[in-house]
Amino acid sequence: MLKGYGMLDIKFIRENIELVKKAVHDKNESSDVDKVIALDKKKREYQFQYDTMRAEQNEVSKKIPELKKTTQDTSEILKEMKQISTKLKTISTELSQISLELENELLNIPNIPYKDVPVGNEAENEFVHDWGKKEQFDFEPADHFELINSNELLDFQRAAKMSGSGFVGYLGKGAQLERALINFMLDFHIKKHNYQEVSLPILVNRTTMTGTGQLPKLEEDMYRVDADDLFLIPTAEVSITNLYAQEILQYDVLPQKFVSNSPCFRREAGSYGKETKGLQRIHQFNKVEMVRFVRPESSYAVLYEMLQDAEEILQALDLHYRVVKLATADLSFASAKTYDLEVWAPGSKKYLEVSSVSNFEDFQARRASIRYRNEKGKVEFVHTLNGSGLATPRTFISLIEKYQNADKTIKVPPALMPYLDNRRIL
RNA sequence: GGAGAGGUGACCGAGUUGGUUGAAGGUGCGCGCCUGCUAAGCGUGUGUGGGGUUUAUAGCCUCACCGAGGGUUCGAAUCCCUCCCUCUCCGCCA
Repeated sequence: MLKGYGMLDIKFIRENIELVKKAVHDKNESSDVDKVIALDKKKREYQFQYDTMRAEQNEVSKKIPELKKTTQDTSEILKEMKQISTKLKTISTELSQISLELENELLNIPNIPYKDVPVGNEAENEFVHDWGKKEQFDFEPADHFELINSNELLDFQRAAKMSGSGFVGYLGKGAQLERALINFMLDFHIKKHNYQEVSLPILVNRTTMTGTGQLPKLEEDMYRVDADDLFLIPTAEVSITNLYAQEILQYDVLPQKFVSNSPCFRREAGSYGKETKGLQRIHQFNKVEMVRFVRPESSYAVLYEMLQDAEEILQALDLHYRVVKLATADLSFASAKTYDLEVWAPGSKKYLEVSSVSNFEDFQARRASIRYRNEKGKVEFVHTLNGSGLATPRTFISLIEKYQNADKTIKVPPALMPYLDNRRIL
């Protein structure tokens, strides 16, 4: 039989059809809730039939060895059993088919937005707060394209030569600055917030991708290695969250907090024309990611805590930013509530999204079957959360634009000096 | 990639001439008893998921699960096939 774990709890869907439909609508998804309900009903009917018949079969089968011992003729009864067996096989086949169908439909039902998430599209995103302010220059600040060129920090052309457009190479001081940034962020989370650093596979299987909710919806956005049916992760969230997949954790194992730097791969299918030039939207980039496994009752407090963990990085770099609470249609498929961090890029004169901090509640835990024993010893799903802390490329943009001098040289932010030989100028 | 060994419950470990074994035994853990503490001892309990019944996440009935998926059979942890994983040796590459 199929495992049949899934997504949203089927019982919950059964009992909250309208709520689930509203979530689908608000999130602008196209999942078929009615079909799920119908399949669920059908499945239970078949299940009942199967169970009943199987019980009969089990019972008779138990008696057969004894009948044989008492030298009775069993051919008649075996003939009957053969019929049951055949019928059972038919039902079983249909049952697994229905189960599979149900599972597939279920996988397409998104998580339900938390109650305080504004309904609507991007326009309804809610300003939460900001920090610092837009800096004033006594010269006209250059944008990052100019700074990158004059300092020879990156090379898009040569990267394209080996991988096509949308890839970037960091050169010399650019590479050093990126590495400094990554190391700084990792150390910060590890030392200041007690995250445990991990370094995990960036090539993962289909089950893993499904566990965190990237599949089946986003297959088009993923790079796949056909020969082995493995996928390049779009974020370290995938590997880290799946660390505990298919496990039941003891009560005191929770909470757990992990941080990891990893390359992230995104095909960005269908987003041509949307800021596709430069560093803003590329197929491969580095990101420091935080993931937490917590008991359900604490997940919203932890969500806010993680948001602050991410904010503190920007504060330490003295970069002005604002926090936005995402509206339903802007939420990811798996998220119940998400805060975005947008950093100010003074040369480009716009805010850039550098972090997303989300609570998935038990959505991913259900898919990946990550459970724990609560205080009473009962098995429950954990809650998972993650947040970027932070994505490198856009942080890089903001950084060089903010720390530029009139002569286009770049100051090293004080926080990064220890990582750059204590230089003042990059 | 080739050869061999193996994948059983929280853990260790039986079971591989198919049948009442969801699974002996042990450890651990829970509860109770006993002993002035500790140690030991005695009793008892201890998987997950689905379905049905139910006011009920109580109880009861039932089904599934012994790496995964198929097959043979009245009946499979036990037989057959495919795949995955672990270990050892060889080869290959670092």
